[in-house]
Amino acid sequence: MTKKERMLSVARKLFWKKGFESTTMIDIARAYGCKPGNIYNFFKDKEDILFQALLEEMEQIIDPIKHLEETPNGSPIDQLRTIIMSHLQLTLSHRRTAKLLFDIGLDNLSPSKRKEIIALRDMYDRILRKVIQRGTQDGSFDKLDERIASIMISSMVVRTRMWFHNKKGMSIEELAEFIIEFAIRGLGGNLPNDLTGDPKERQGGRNFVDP
Amino acid sequence: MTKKERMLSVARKLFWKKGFESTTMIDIARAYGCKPGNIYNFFKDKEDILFQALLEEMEQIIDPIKHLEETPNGSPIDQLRTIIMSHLQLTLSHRRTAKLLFDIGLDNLSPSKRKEIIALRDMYDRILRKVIQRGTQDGSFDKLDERIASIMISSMVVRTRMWFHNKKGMSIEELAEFIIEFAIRGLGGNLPNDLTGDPKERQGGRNFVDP
DNA sequence: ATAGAATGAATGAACGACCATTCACATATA
DNA sequence: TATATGTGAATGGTCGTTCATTCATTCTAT
Repeated sequence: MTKKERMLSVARKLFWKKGFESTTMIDIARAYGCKPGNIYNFFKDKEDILFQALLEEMEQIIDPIKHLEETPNGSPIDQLRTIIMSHLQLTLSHRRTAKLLFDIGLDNLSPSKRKEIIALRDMYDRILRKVIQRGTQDGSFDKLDERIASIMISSMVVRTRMWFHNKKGMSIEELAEFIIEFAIRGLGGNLPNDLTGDPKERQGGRNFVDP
Repeated sequence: MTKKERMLSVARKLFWKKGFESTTMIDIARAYGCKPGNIYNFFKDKEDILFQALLEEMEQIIDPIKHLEETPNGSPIDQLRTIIMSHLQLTLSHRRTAKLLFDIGLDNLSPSKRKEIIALRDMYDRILRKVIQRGTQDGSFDKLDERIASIMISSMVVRTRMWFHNKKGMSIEELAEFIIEFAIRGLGGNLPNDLTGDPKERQGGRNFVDP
């Protein structure tokens, strides 16, 4: 890990915890272990740090699901599961951070850099939308507006960062399972377990937390 | 509308648009039409403005659903519809604002004031949770963790502020309808329209945007 | 192999800009 | 007159950034 990468790492944590504006170069320098001036040997300015942090993290989100855009494997439900699981893991993997990745600091970027980040976010949206589309086409889901539906699902995932602590209670995997089931049903799909039919069976049947 | 209320109103808009840190007293003064010093005739300091703005808006969210905690009317599904509808209307009613109400600026409050705001947010959560609970008890919804489910639903609503523009395309009412249906199905409930039964009927039946 | 040049990493001090807040004073209003 | 509302200037603090300089490491030419 290079010095620049270590700087980026501590800066990113501070951005998520305190926000971009509230994080000072002194904060970053102290967290890294140097004086503020030194940071400028590695980054052009403060905005540059934010940009590279956002870029890095967006790529981490997209990499594991990139293949789902053109060459998917598994059923649409499996694809949806992959997206939610991977995004959730990443969202909750950085401890003690509270701010929202998708939103933070985009205002603080110059228009051209903002475009670059938003393009990645759009790619995420596009992939998710496409997966839902496949599901509506093969009958896994009801026909509905994939644009809105995809936003609903990512909203649930993205926002976990605000409230989730897995110290006690739910694990990340259990939470992921909950969101996946909620999403599948929200999309009008049947869960893999109750393909057998009678809808009355489903009522009162499953219990996510207290089986 | 008193002068103080007008000040609060313009400050709130600026906070939502640019964030608390990035909004300067000069910004507020200019938007209101006075010099920065004058603001201190009405508010103790900048934090005080944020606090009162948050307080006001949280109360607006809670007021229309307060009665649902102890003395609900209508079915759990109707109660859920009321919460989503009212919260969504309020979330999207202030134009050209982008930041999230539930999240913004809480860090910038002193611990005691933060507690006061969070207490209101908890009240919202509690009401929503209770409504879901009633639904799981009377069979409208599947049995599931109401804590998590309520967070999922409010996540979808709160986050609309980030992306929704009703200039073209969907209206607020259509969006509300989508979220309500998505939520009801996510909770394992049947939509009022297809109580009649065969689940295969539902597949490919409804279409929210292109009926 | 070694002197010397180039480069990378870090420091401390200083700058200019901006910001929240205060205060003495002015104007308006009742 | 008394109170509410508004102004302009000043203050102290913080922040991002620059810069001259230092120290250590690496590269290069002899």
